[in-house]
Amino acid sequence: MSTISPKKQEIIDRESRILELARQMVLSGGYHGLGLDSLATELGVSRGTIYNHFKCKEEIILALLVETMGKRRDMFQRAASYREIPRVRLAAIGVAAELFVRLYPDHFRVEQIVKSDSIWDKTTEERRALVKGCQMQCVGIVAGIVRDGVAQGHVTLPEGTSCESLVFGLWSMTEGAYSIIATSDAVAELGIHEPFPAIRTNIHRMLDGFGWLPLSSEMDFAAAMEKIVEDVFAKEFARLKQPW
Amino acid sequence: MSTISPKKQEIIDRESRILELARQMVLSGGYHGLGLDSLATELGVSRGTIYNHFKCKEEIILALLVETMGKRRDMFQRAASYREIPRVRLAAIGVAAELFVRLYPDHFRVEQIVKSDSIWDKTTEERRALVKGCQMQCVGIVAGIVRDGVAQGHVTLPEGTSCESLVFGLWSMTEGAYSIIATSDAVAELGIHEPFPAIRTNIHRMLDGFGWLPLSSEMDFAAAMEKIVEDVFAKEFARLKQPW
Amino acid sequence: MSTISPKKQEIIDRESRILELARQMVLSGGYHGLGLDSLATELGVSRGTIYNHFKCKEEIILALLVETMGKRRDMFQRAASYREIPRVRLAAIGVAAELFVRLYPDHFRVEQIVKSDSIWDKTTEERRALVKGCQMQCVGIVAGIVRDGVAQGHVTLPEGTSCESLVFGLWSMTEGAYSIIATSDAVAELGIHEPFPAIRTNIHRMLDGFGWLPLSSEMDFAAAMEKIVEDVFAKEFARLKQPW
Amino acid sequence: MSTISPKKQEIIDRESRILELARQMVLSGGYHGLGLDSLATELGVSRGTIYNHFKCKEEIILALLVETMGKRRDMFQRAASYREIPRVRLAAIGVAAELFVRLYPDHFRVEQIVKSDSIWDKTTEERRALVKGCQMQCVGIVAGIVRDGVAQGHVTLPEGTSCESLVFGLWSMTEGAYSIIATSDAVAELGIHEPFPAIRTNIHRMLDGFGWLPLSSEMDFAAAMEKIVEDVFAKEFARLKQPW
DNA sequence: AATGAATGAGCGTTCATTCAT
DNA sequence: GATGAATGAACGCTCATTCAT
Repeated sequence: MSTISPKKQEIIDRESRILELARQMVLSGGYHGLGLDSLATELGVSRGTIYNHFKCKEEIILALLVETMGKRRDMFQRAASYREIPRVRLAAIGVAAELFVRLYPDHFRVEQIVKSDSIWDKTTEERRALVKGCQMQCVGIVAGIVRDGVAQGHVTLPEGTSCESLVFGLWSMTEGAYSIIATSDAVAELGIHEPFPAIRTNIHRMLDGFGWLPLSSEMDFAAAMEKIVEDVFAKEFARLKQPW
Repeated sequence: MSTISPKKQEIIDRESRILELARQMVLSGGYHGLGLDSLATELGVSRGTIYNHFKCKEEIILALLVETMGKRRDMFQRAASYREIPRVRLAAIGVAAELFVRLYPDHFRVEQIVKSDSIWDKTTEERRALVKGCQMQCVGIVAGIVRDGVAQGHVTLPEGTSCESLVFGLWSMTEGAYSIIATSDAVAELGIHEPFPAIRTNIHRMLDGFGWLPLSSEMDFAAAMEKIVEDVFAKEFARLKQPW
Repeated sequence: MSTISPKKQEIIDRESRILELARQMVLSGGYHGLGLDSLATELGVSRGTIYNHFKCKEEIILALLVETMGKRRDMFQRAASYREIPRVRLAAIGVAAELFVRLYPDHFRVEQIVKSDSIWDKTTEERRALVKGCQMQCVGIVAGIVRDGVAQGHVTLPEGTSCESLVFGLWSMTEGAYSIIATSDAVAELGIHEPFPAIRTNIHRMLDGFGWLPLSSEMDFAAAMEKIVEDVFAKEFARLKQPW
Repeated sequence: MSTISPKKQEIIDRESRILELARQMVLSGGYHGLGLDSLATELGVSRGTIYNHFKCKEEIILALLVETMGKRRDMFQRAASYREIPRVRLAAIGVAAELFVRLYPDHFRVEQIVKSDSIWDKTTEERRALVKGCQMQCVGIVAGIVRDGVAQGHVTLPEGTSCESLVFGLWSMTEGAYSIIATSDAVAELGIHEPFPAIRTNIHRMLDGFGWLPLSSEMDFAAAMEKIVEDVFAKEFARLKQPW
């Protein structure tokens, strides 16, 4: 019988604590903000101990990224497995994406910070592949749904427009929107006090623009999305503080 | 007669050269990548000379940002002053935004890097205001066109959707799309080899989704945009290497 | 059983070594002469190691001052506790002061250098208070003895002359004399080859001038001071190379 | 006929202005406080111009010292030429010394700062000789008076005590006292609000202690000194703000 | 496995001095 | 003689990483 000794457990737990704290530090001070010294101090361990878990600073940062992207991929997968017509399943992905940034804003911010900084040179090809793989899974999931939509005749893409092109549009919109929200308070200054409903609307209008059935005018997507929340992300939703 | 001595000229030129080189350094190594020491060395001047131009590292970075944002604002203003119906003027803004990222990809990348890093703490409130002001001008220009569209009855926004909400959508889409392109090669791996036309399509479909007249199906926006390029951005277009 | 490991001991010792060396550097080159870089090099450690002991250059300099002033205060206290008539106790203080500058000439010099340079701006108020406190303790000790002398009727101060005024005189004389000796070789050039006996004489004459009993003519203070040396500062005296 | 052209005059004046300003800078920030850059800026000239007057920073500092010491020597000479009995002439020197520190506190402070810092290494032997010469003249003047006192039988020095020894005592007392006043506010904290009369008293008491005639008890030195002020330093006294 | 002292390359910045104009 | 841009050594300090204990 293999029980985990308390000692072993502590070590495992510490890894999470390291990442948790590291994320806060990156969040508040960027790449600079992550200091191995203060990280160790605040964790109550010695600098050397950190190096038993990660062989260098960049590894920690990479780990943050992997954690974040895995989390999102999991949510995407759950959303994609929702048994409904393609457009609703796409809405489910939208719900997943939104819940992700709203429940884990730190993850999202840190992801952006890390991506913009160039740690990549110092990392191994395989690591990069792992991260990219995660990203591609997310993209692939969405692409699958779009292809379903096309296959089922719910949408007909114009000449020269691929499924991936539409996926790119969805990705752009969410990435851009959440990024703008996270980076500046420009949205509030624009007078948009509830940006998330606005984002949903914009996405749906784009799909409408492609003629994807049923159109927004034909179906109550707001209601549909609330149902998705209930069916798939009840637990996550419960943790959401602000109004949907 | 006041001619500028060669010496003076060299000094003036150097300021550009500093920024130019600094941008490359930030580009390839983030905030870290900009080292005053190597900057000076590669410029062929001494460290002290740099300080005759900028009083600290942050000033240089800020100057990069100001340069970038001013450049874009200028292009937006030129686009906005295009005498056409709102939807075409919106397309003109799209052309401006696209030309900007394509002609000055380094500017765009550095802008993103700088914004995500937290140099802001070390800068004065007024500097931040200046940068934000630039951003708000861009947003304001677009909002003006949207309002024109509404005023002229070319688009009717649904209950609960403001002009700004739509602006936010356009901004999200472009920001996100260019960001994805710049940050990773995911787009190519998605099989999208001409991302820019794809972006244009996605944007137009969104506007179509809002019912903004004339719809894509009713007008050849591709042709309209090429005309915009000719009329407003001929010079810029000439410098564009890749196909439109 | 808790022994101190050799490693730990080395660290503790190093702190003294740092101060020792730092003092020599300040001595020979003033505030400038103390370079963290050369300090580390000459110590045979790295720059970083210095910073494990002192968090900045000023801290080192302050430590020098505290060390010096504490040393003197201790000697003053031992002198003041000598059980004798006030004038002899005053002589004991004189012995302490003289022994201090003669045994630790570097301490004295560095004290002067540091005080004259304006590091004070960069130090905290509390630090300054600590240093001043040390000084005030020394002054207070002397003032106590003077008050004893007055109380016991050994000296009657003229109208308008306070005990403190006399303390000020004693302090001035020693401070000035040692300072002149330390700063230049003017004393030797004046033909004074044994300045210390001269100082003692001058001080005693001043006390005689105030009519403090017993007068120099009535008592052999030279002999009394030798006794003080024996009784209170035997150990220190043994280390004195030059003749008393 | 050789008039001084306005241009030449400006250059001569500037030298004073440089020293004047340099003194203030040293005063408020020690050796560090003197920055050639800000010196030039505040003077309204270029850095290079400073170098037409002084070949390096140390030269400026040395010039400050020479200026100061010359000023004092002049006052000492005037005091020494006072036609009176030795003890009164000695008092005249005291007046000179006191007026000097009180009228030119900046000179005195800077003198101390400069002396404690080690610029000396970087200066030529001849410069040092010049400064030392000035000092020796001052000492010599006082020694002459003491010798007069001995010669005229007003004071009989004990066996083993030279005239110079007494000069050393006078010098110590004044140097120390003014130094303490200038360096800290310890004097005020001691409760001595009029330190200068206290210093005069202490000096006279020392001379009394040596039995120098007439004793303080036999002559009103306060009155004598006021007469000296009138006769020799009337002009200087007029500029003294605080009470004598 | 944990420690934390030691390292040392690297940082941004200052400033006395030089010298072409 | 005056300028001020250019210089570059030197500064105090940080911090990711190593390694003996």
